[in-house]
Amino acid sequence: MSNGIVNAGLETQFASLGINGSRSTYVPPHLRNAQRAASTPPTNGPGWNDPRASPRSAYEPLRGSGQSDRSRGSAFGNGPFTPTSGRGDWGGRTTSNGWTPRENRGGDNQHESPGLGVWRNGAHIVGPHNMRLEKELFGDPNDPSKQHTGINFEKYDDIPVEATGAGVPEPVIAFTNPPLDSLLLENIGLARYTTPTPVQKYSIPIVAADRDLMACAQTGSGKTGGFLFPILSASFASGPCPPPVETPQMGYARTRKAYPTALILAPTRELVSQIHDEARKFAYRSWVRPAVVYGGADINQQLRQIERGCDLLSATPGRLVDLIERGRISLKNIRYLVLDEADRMLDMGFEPQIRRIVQGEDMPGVQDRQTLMFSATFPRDIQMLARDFLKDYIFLSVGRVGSTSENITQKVEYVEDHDKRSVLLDILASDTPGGLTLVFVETKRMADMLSDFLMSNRLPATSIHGDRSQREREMALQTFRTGRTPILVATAVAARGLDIPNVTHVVNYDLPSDIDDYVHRIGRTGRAGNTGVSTAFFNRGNKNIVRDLVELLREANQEIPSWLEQVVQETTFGSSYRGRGRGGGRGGRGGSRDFRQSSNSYGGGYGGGYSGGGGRGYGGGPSYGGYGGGSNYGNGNSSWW
DNA sequence: AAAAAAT
Repeated sequence: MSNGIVNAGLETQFASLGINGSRSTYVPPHLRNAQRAASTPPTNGPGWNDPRASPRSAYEPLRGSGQSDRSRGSAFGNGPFTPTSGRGDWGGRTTSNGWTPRENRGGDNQHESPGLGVWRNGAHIVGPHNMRLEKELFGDPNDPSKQHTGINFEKYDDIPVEATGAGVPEPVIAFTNPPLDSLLLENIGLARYTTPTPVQKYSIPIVAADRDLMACAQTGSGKTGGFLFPILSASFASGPCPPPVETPQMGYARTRKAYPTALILAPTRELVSQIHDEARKFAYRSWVRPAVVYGGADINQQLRQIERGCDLLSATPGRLVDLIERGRISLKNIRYLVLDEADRMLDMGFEPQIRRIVQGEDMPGVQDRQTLMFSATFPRDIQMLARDFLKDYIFLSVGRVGSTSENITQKVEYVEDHDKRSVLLDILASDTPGGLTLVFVETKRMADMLSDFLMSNRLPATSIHGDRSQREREMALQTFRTGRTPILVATAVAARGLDIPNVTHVVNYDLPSDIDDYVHRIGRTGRAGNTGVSTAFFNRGNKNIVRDLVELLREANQEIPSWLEQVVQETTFGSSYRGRGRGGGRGGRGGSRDFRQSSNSYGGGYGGGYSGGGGRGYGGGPSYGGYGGGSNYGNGNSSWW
């Protein structure tokens, strides 16, 4: 990491992991690239440790005067403000995009400096290219380690999508100028996205039509682009909102408040950090300043970042509430609200904070904003959230990605707990050299124990989990990614969202109890059109997942061991099975259905109306037909195991 | 039951 070349993507992904190689100052991951970029200019730049340093030297084309940003800034600051000129005049210098005219910080964002645009006089002035930043954001086309987010486009087209609701707009089939802004198209091109994924095909026109959206889709379906593209596109066209008058943003104001226009909430640091990375790409050269806040990182650093621009904010709920309490962020200008991995957030107990953010602060009401919710599942609490946060929304159901992808070979082996270690050793011994193996366990303790065990067997392993220090977490990812420790033992912290190229094998040492977790885990391999292998250790402790697992294997055209089928039989009819029938259980995974469609559910108080999905091939919950057979019932005692 | 998340 000391050379500033390695894996920008990964380190930024892993939010909050401190330590900056040889440098003594802590710089959060998402700022490191900026700092690096800013620090590389040859001679005339300010101190290279100054994150605000900016390669502004030569560039002044649109201004005519060769003045520095400093003088420019003061002239443009509080002085010539003409309120009558409308909101167009606000952009580029108000706190609405975080800029504080008075201070005129390093010149890295307030004007059309390289890589940054402005909004002025009601027009979007696109900033000029900044090759260094461009390379940092989009990577080197020749650098395979940067080849981004594995998307196998052909496979994607097979993913079924269903959109329901009143007046569903026609999906788009390509990235084109209407409806997308041309600058955004350029950035999409730079990111080498060629075809919209199914989610994007639908979400782009839906958001463009000012509609709310409830989407059942998983990480990896392209949903980040699904909300970023239309939101940024509209933002590019419409410009910033002026900050509300009742909180005057006078130049002297002690507390500078940020008024983002778009807010994205996600459950984990990794996720918000990753979303922020994407946002930076697609906001390139525009007036929109993306920002990111999350816990575990230096808040002052984040405050400074917010001051430098905060139009599109990616946040974890806790830290955002903190910043709102400190009066540094106001949600008054929010026009777009995105809840990503909503079910996950509820699982993690974020509901009170989310409700506070959305309903208990100064965010515009449902009618006055556009809200997009993404969730892998659509259980009742999410339906409630949708009812409260969305208006007349369009429901999008996207088939599972991980399972549909046949470039992952999924194996299931019956392994008793006490045999797991030795079986793992066998597997690791036969793994392809050069590939990376990700081993998932359920507990942090197990992660430690297992990695210790592997290391004591002279295997190059490390581990990552929530109890390890930030430094350790970063180191683990770093050495894993670079192949120095090609075996990574991980807990759920690494299950979702992490994009690590070249993971050739995912081992579910401990199977998760939730099939969605399983899907996410195996989705760490087989990316970018590569093939991958996943091996799951299954034993009696995993009965709770067996039904979903078998169904998933079937969907993905995988081989299903006959003993596994047998377990399904026995768990289904055996006494241990906990009554899937009533009310549809937890309501299917993957796609789920628009519960408003079931005649008996909507308006009925959500009382058991939601059907588990009625046997839809891809998304909806499986149809548990044949449940009543009963002939096998009672065989439970003669289990094969 | 565990993990993650504001301090």
